[in-house]
Amino acid sequence: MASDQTRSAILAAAERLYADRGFGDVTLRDIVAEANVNLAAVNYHFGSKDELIAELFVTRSIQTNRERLNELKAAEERGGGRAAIEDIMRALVGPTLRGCLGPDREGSTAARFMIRASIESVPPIRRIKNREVDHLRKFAAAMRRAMPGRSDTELYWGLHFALAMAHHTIREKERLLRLSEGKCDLDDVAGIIDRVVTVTVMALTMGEMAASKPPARPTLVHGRLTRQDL
Amino acid sequence: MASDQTRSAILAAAERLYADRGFGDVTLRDIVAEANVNLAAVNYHFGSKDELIAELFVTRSIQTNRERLNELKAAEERGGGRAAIEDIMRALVGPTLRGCLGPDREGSTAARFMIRASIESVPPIRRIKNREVDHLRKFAAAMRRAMPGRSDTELYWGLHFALAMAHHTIREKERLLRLSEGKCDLDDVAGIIDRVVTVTVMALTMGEMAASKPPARPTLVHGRLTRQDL
DNA sequence: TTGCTTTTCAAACGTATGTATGAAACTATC
DNA sequence: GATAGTTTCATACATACGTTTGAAAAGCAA
Repeated sequence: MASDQTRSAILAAAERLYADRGFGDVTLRDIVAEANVNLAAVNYHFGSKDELIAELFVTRSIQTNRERLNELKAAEERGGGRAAIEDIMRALVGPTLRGCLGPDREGSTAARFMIRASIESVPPIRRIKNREVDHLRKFAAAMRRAMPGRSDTELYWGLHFALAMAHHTIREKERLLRLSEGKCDLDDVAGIIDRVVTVTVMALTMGEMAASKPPARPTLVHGRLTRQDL
Repeated sequence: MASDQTRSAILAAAERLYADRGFGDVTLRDIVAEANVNLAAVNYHFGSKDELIAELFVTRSIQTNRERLNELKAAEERGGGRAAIEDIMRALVGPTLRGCLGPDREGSTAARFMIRASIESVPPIRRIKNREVDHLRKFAAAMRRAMPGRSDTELYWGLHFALAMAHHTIREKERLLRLSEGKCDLDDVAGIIDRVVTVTVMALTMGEMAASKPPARPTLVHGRLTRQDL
């Protein structure tokens, strides 16, 4: 059918333009011009502008989530049902970082689009992101199996910090590059993944380490952090 | 002069509305209605809508940066010119986290405004954020003095990860709360600061470990697209 | 072909928005 | 209290935007 061609052309053009110029600067007229289709085609095929954006983001999110779960499953099979915590965290942050960072990814429209989505956070995308919690619960469950001793609170903070480091690196890679005057190599994706995973695993195993050697200012009691006055 | 009253009323109303409803949903007409001033007053006093937003953000940013530097200076004086790395990181993330988190801050318009600015990232604000690098360099310098053995690369990654955890916690506090089903106490600001500082110092202390020896091998798994996720 | 559905198209619609205008009201200095 | 400068106000402007419309074209089954 020719209708699929139009649909695909709109999707491709929209993703390219949004990736290059951001959501705020791209209008439907820009998109249909790039796709060489009629203006009304967007509303005919997608219903509205927001639904077009949502479809773009959902498609890419599903791909990432799929990769994450595949890596997690592979790690669990390797470990006979219980994956090592390092591999779990690697499965969590690896696909996103590999997808959005690295020198070969400069030309990838999908990657640049996802970076934009991470930075600008437009309403239709925010709505979809809110559903991501269910997906993350699978990783929380895997972490619980890998570290039975840790409390849920600690696991969630670890998961949260892992995503924080990964996403913030993607969001602010330009700034980090400028701040470090190029010393932080953002093309070394594997190194960055190792870095994030190592820090996260350390944070997760922190309780035990602190029991033997508590740090100076923030003190750990019963595996929990307690406040220290300024 | 009465003109200062109008100016202040606009600023207050704008900050309140932006904090509550976000930049995308608030028009100049909403603001002047809230402030009980004429529509033209915004352009008369600020030049344009973007300059109004910029002034709001600059004001709040300066406050945060001043608090950071004050804490840093206090820590350096305590240590006789060289602050402990824990205190440096605490000075970096403390003011932001205290400003944007905590139960008593629910009513703080300024805090909610800064959270919005962190999430939505509108053009005039992005422009200002790019200048933040100079401010961060002062913290990089303090870190270098506190940890002479560490390479600049490691220091920048530590600084970057500290900001990542702090900002991501502010940005995604709703999601973390939902994911952890309330187990992560986001009202315990001091505890969160301790957590971020501890993890960051650990990351900085481990240093060469992460750079030289990765903990596990990366496994590439490619996924196919289905609707079952998300 | 005929008749029906799906898709494309040019044009228009409605409106929300930031900004500009010019006169009126106000303020301060002499 | 007259004059010059500042601030306020109602109103208009321009126009960019997503969406809708209704007809034409294309596809398709009989």
